[in-house]
Amino acid sequence: MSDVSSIPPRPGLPAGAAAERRDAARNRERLLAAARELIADCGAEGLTMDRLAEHAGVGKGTVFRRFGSRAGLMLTLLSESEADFQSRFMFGPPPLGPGASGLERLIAFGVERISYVMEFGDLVLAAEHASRRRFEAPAAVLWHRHIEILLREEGFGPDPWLMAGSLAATLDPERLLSLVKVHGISPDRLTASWRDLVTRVVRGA
Amino acid sequence: MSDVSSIPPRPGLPAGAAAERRDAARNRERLLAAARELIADCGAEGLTMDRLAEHAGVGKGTVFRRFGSRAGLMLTLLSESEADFQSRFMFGPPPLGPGASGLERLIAFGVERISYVMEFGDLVLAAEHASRRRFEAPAAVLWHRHIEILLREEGFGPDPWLMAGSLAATLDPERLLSLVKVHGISPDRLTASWRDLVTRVVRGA
DNA sequence: ATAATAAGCGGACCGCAGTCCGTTTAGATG
DNA sequence: CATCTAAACGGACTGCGGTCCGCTTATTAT
Repeated sequence: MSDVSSIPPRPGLPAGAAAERRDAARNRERLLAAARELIADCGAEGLTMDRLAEHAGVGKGTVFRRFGSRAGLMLTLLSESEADFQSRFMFGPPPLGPGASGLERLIAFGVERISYVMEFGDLVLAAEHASRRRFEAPAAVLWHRHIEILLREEGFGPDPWLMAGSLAATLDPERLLSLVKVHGISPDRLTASWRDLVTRVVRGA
Repeated sequence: MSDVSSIPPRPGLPAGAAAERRDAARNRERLLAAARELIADCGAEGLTMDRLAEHAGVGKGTVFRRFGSRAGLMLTLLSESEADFQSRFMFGPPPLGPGASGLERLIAFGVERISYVMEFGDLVLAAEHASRRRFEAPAAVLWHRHIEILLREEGFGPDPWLMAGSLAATLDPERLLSLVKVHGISPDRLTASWRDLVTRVVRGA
């Protein structure tokens, strides 16, 4: 299992970088616990950085020093389940993991992603928001590459990289949540449409 | 030509609603002129509601009374070209307008949309942002329906409405701009990929 | 012309994310 | 133990989008 999605204490530094100070580690745990509490109470939208700082009993500056931004905090909160998802589609059992055909894995990927968004919806949304170029987020880049590889495995023709991006765009959390919450579309119908889409795209080259 | 995309002075009221007061109309023109100036000088991101109010010589409350929100203002600034685009794909000459096959019109739609985003990129982005459910915007609903109709015309099978949404998601301005500006993808390559996608989707049902 | 009234107006105000900088403290060194 | 330094800290501060509410004014009816 790689470290692709880990959010290190001080991102960007090489692996052997100086360890985090005790008080800093303690404050991070405090903040994460407080954040989970607040989200349980008020939902993800109800979590503001000021309230979090107050609730955790630290200064506001500390919150931003730890997580960089609100999106960074949300990303950290998601990192565990995110890493789990990633390891499942990269190393887990078929049809999601290796062992099945490219098409089967593509279908399974969409299905898993949809149910992931259904489960962590508002958190995912909050993690994407603000950070502007959400397409450069490490996780997004990884999915993109994953889809591209599966397309190539199926012998997909002209421009697998762009097509992978188009397919990924189809799974945009904001769209999926709007379909389910505003239009009352069932997740099953979403997965059926995804299956149809990737089948058509892959079929014939 | 319908009124589908018009942004009336006081949206939501029936057609015969009371006319706008003279001073209000004058202020709207002032604000729009000032907004265009500011955007020309500082770009769309550089336009803040406070600066706009000051530059136009009105109170901040007036700005929000006129346009509701920053996104509403951007939408108003776009409404002319937006209406033009809409009338072209609904009533204009083929292959964009009626007269060509569904597939040809789908391809032409994507091509036009891509070049529209290339031209008005940051404005479009600012118009979408904030308003949260960008998928319910009248223009977005119209495109969605348009694509759905073209799919049906091609005899598209199981779930034309959802598939139309997926195809539309592929043309998301934020994605397109990120591809061009961050990754240096040429618009031509984008349109080629769109053509490939819709062709595969339509082909065979 | 005058009065009545609803629309329009301005800018103080709010809550938010994010920054800045003077102060405190963990932990390494001698 | 005393000292030193870089990391961590806190909270005042900024700029933003958006709201509120008491005052002003265009318009219409008399």
